Amino acid sequence: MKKKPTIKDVAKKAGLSLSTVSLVINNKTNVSEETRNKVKKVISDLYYHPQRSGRSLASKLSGNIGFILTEDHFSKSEPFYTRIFLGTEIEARKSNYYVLLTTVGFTVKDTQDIPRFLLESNVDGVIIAGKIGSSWIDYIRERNLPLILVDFEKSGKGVSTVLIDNFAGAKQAVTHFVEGGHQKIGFIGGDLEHPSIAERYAGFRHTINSLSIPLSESWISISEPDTQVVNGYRAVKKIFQNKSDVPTALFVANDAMAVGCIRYLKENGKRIPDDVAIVGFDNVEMGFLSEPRLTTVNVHREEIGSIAVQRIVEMIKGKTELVTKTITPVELVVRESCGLKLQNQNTD
Amino acid sequence: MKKKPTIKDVAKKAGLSLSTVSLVINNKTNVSEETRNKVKKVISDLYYHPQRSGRSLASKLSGNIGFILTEDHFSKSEPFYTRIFLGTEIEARKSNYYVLLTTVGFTVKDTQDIPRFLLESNVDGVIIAGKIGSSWIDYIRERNLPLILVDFEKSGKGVSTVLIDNFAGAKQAVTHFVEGGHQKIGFIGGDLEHPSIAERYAGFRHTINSLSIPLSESWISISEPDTQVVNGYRAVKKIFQNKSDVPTALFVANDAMAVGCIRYLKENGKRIPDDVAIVGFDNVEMGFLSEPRLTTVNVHREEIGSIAVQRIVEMIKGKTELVTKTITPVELVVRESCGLKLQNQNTD
DNA sequence: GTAATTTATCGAAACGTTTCGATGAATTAC
DNA sequence: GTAATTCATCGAAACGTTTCGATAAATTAC
Repeated sequence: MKKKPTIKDVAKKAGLSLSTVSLVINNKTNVSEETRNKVKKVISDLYYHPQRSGRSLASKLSGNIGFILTEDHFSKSEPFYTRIFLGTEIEARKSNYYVLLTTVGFTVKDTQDIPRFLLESNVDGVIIAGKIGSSWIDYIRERNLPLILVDFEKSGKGVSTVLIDNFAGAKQAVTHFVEGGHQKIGFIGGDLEHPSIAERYAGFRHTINSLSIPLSESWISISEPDTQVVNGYRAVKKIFQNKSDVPTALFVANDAMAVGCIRYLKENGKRIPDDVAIVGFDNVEMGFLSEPRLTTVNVHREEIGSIAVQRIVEMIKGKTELVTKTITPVELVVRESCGLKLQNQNTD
Repeated sequence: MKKKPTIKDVAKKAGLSLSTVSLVINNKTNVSEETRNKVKKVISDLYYHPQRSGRSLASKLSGNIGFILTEDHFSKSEPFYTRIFLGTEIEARKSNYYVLLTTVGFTVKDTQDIPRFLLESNVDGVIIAGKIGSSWIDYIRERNLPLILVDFEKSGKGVSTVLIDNFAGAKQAVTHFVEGGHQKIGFIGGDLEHPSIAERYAGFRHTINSLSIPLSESWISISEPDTQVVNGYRAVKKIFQNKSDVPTALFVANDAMAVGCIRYLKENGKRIPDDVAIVGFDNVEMGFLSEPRLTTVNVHREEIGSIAVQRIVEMIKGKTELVTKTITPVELVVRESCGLKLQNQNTD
């Protein structure tokens, strides 16, 4: 079993010093073309590749990015954040980083809970996805680590974020309903403490108002504590059970809940979209498999992960001290559950 | 911004040498209880935690495990392997490892394609999930890295594996159909080169034979090249379109294809399970959302990931040189698509 | 043509840890 | 009571890299 060559072997074979070889490896200036080529030749002859551990130690950079998810978000079967993680993975590879994924409780309680990569100084920056307690934000800030929040915002902390254009998504959904002739449009949400859900709700109300559409509070259900399928089921039940004044269209804060709505309504004899039209949000797989297929607002999850990595790398490299806020666009994906395909065909 | 304490600070404060402190940190023997406690006290007073980079360099162990997936498997929306990855993540944390995820093409072509964590010697062992070219297996073997294959097998290579009991799963599914009175049972598969699919097919044939049930080759479709929803749709079409002799029950090699089958059959006026009963395999989310809900064979994906990590850690620690083969159990999950709930109630 | 500047290369120190061999103290063997 | 063994601790080297300051050579400035 041959030993891995080290930078020393390269230096010796090239007849140069360690430092010069290092300069070449790191693409630094002030190396003559001639030496540069000689070194490169030797490197490729020897199949040399610098070892991470030596590098990290000397450069004080681990080459890793931490990705933190709350246990809550992690264990949900719907892989919304998983998808964002995959996006970070792909982007990180381009910039030669690794992504270390871990989950944490909602707030910092004990040293026990602290991700090992933070304790071991094994990441150069951190991405946090989804709703999380601000104690975590503070903890990471104190350690002077670059930080990006994804699909979550904490005002007043001055943290860079990558967000979803929830407001615009809501607006598109409601506008689509209105253009299709709906005048009684309801909203179903859960966990309003999540800024994304809150914004979808805000976008809904704002659009209804600005279009001067009537709105009854009884068409709205926002008291569910979570956004799972079952919450949608329960929420829509509150609106429809034993009620005569019911909406003809529902904008639901996410696809999981929308699927729950569809289930309840179908079980109770409503036809979708004829009796009740539905639009969800997120464009996750289950919406494509539901019957009828769910009209929804698409969120570019991989891209969000990718942008988060780009931002964090910029911060690590010290290129920017700015607090950035990136809002990723969304678009309506018209399928069957909104019953407005014709409408869609008219559009350009 | 205070600097992180190092082992030196601990040694100084405790009035001991670096080496002694190191012994305590690594729980080595030949340290008096008294010193051990003193060191521990200082460590906790200083909030000291050893840094990965120093450790890796000195110990020649990265503390990382590589997780390799083919791009193919990675990009499939159905998160079968993602789930296994999550299992490895959780288990790795317990043993203080990180999991580095990456994807590769089916075979090694260029140095370009080689995962960076291999080039940089940044993993102590590798887990590969799913079907992969044997050039990868060879490549990793040559580097003397512990290797585990998950849901894939390559005979003759002497590689440790963690597998699914596909044969037993198939047997349970078919037996369940037969006990429910079915005599015309078909099989739908795709990508028979994947050992798991091949075994499900083998289990199917074997069980049909051993129970002396008739079998017509026209009830079988195994020529699809992949196992996505659309392949199920196409495969079942071949069996049913313009045919009079059709099966009353279908064992489908995975849930995605099963959902495709359901879609085709429903579109063509068949009632499920009354006209055609269906059992899938994998127990992924989409099966729970289909209508009717899919009866399927449950695979413990997180657990598979967890076992893989345990095995690889044993190998890294040098506790075992054995080539192990772990077969994880499966069990039938009876829902609506097989139409045999009563039958199920009779069972013990 | 000398001084000042830039360029190319190098040597040595530093990063934080583990580990090996040495050393002296304490214990056991008989 | 001496020799052999075990125990507790230590110092120094080693792991593979980057980086800083030094040095000499080459270039530019005037």
